[in-house]
Amino acid sequence: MPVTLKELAVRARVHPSTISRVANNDPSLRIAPTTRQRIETLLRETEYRPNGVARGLKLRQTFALAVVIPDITNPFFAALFRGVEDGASPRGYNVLLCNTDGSPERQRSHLHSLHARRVDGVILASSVLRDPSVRWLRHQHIPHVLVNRFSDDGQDAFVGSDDVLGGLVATRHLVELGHRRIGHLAGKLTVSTGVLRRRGYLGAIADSGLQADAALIAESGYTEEGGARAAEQLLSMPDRPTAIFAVTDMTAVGACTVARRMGLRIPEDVAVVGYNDIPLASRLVPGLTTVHVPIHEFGAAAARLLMEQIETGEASRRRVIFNPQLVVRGSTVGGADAPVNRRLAAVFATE
Amino acid sequence: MPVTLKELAVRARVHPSTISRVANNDPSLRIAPTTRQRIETLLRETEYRPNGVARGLKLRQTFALAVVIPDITNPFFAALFRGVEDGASPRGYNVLLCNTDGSPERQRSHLHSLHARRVDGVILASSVLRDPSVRWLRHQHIPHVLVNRFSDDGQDAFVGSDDVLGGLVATRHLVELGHRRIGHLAGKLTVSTGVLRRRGYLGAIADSGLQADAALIAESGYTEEGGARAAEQLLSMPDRPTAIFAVTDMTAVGACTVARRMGLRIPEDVAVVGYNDIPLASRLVPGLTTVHVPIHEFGAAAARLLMEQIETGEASRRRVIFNPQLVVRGSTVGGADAPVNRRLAAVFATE
DNA sequence: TTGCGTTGAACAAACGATTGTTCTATGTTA
DNA sequence: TAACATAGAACAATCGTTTGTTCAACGCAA
Repeated sequence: MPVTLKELAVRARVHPSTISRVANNDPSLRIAPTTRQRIETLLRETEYRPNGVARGLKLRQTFALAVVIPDITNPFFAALFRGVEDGASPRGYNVLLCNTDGSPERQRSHLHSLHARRVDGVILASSVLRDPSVRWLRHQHIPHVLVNRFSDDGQDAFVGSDDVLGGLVATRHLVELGHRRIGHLAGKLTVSTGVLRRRGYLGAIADSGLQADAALIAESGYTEEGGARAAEQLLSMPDRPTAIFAVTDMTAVGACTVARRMGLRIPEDVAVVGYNDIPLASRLVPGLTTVHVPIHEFGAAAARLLMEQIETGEASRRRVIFNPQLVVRGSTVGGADAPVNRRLAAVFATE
Repeated sequence: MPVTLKELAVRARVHPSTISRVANNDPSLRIAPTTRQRIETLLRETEYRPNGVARGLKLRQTFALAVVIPDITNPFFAALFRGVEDGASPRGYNVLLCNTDGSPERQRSHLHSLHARRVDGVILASSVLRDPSVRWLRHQHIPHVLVNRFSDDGQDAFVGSDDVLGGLVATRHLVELGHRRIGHLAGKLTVSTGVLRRRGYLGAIADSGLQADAALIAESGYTEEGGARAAEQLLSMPDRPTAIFAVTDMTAVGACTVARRMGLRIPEDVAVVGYNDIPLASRLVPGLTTVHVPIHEFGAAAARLLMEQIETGEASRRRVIFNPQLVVRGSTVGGADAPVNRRLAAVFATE
């Protein structure tokens, strides 16, 4: 067992509190230089580290954060997590990871468990609109930041991209390429990204004087399988779309697989645009045209907002919205991969 | 703030210990049925949850595990983490995640921090042979399981695949396809997978009566960039190899990119085999022939071994070794993707 | 009435730290 | 020499549980 204050106190013939004061460099009390020396070498020799659990009990702070996401094997969330850890770790926080697989019940259960553990705060990337879990977080005064998807617009700290704009530029790109029947693999209407990206899609359709057609919108959810299913539905129509905007890259991947299986060429027979620009997107053949968002920055910004709340002790409703940027690749423009849109380096945040 | 035992004790006009006994269903002491009823409804009404930090201090158990890996954005480690969580979460454990980026110093620092936090155990997938951090874990009597890579053969609980066999079947596959100059993108000699997969490669070369050639082995490390660098070196040789066995899928991906950039066709000009069968492998074009290992099972098995140590209170040196299985895809056999090797369903564990 | 066995619950000591308060030697000043 | 600062360190309460021990009250037998 690691050495405790009490044991060190015996060895140094002082009171435990004195050791604690030296270890923490407590300025509120003077320690004789000689005593300080003696204790400091003892601390070094024994490699004393305060017991974090005891410390957490007394200080009411655990220096633990939690990230709650649908699934870490989705590259989007992996990159997001790295952002969080890279932001929080240098400030002394450790990070717990919980996967919900999109189940509200698992999400609820994880949050309760994290609360019992007294994590200092939670970053939640799996919320739905009007999410009871999010309300519970608010009610319990647990510092939290929503990422990517929000709940009860404006009630919580939030990091995400401008999803309406993203849906707009993605769809407009397809319009500009001359497509007239553009399908949408849509997210759920219970999820903010689903609603907003769809709104962007519809906006671009309307802007360009095209006729909106409800049959061109197929709900896919956010998984590869869902994308495949929904794409199959769209591409089986007699007057099938010549282009598809998918609510995420993973659903776009599912769509590409199905298209290929149906003997359709990408982009000649059907063009595809995704959303998020996960690492996989640039490695597909052809490369996936997509809406780039700075995923790692999402995580880092969320960590910042969260630590800010923890340190000030009060909930915030600050929002960090990043500008999405279209990245054009081979899945929409013919031949080999088109040059990557260099403007993506200009991504910036509005706070 | 959440309700505490003491507050409940006041409300129920009993001693805190009585509440605790009811909440924990303590069999060592009788409670009058009427009192029990009264307390139980109070517990339900107030949704009392014991403070995990205080509990951890008293019980000396935190029900927290940690996973320490190089990088969660590597799909291999993401799948591994899911295995761990899926194994540990139903048993009431939460899981912390630490990324080291392969830096021994970051690994050391994370382990110290986790120890101070009194996690119940650590799953480490980033160890090198003769790893000071691993020795430290042993010395501190911190329950731990090594995954994928081991350190100081046989000293720790371990979950992995038979790396020599994996290297052997991968290379033999290339031999059987008629290749005579087979290159190897090798892992470091300081890492067990590097040593063993290389040994398998050399064994297959020797078995088939080919001449081993040190110039055909290029150290790549485990990253995509490293694979690209090493592959470029091999493929620039005057008598370049016609096939390459890469120590991991990610290095194989790097190799493919370079080969394509050099104008070489896969598999006609150069065949490529990877290792691990990450999800990406089957999505590449052409599909990547690789050595399948059950990554999710790695995680679940590691969680099992770890919780076993925690519950019995003693370190174990048990080893769980899974049989690797070759999966043949388009990166080694011509034309379209070959049918997936169905034997991979027969993967099993030897303990 | 005394004594004893039971029952049901209170008591109290941890677990390992942090931190406001108190105490005891010194040293200084009048 | 008495009074009093001051430095330096001990004391003690607290965070919220858990759990071995003690205690009070009651019923019952002698």
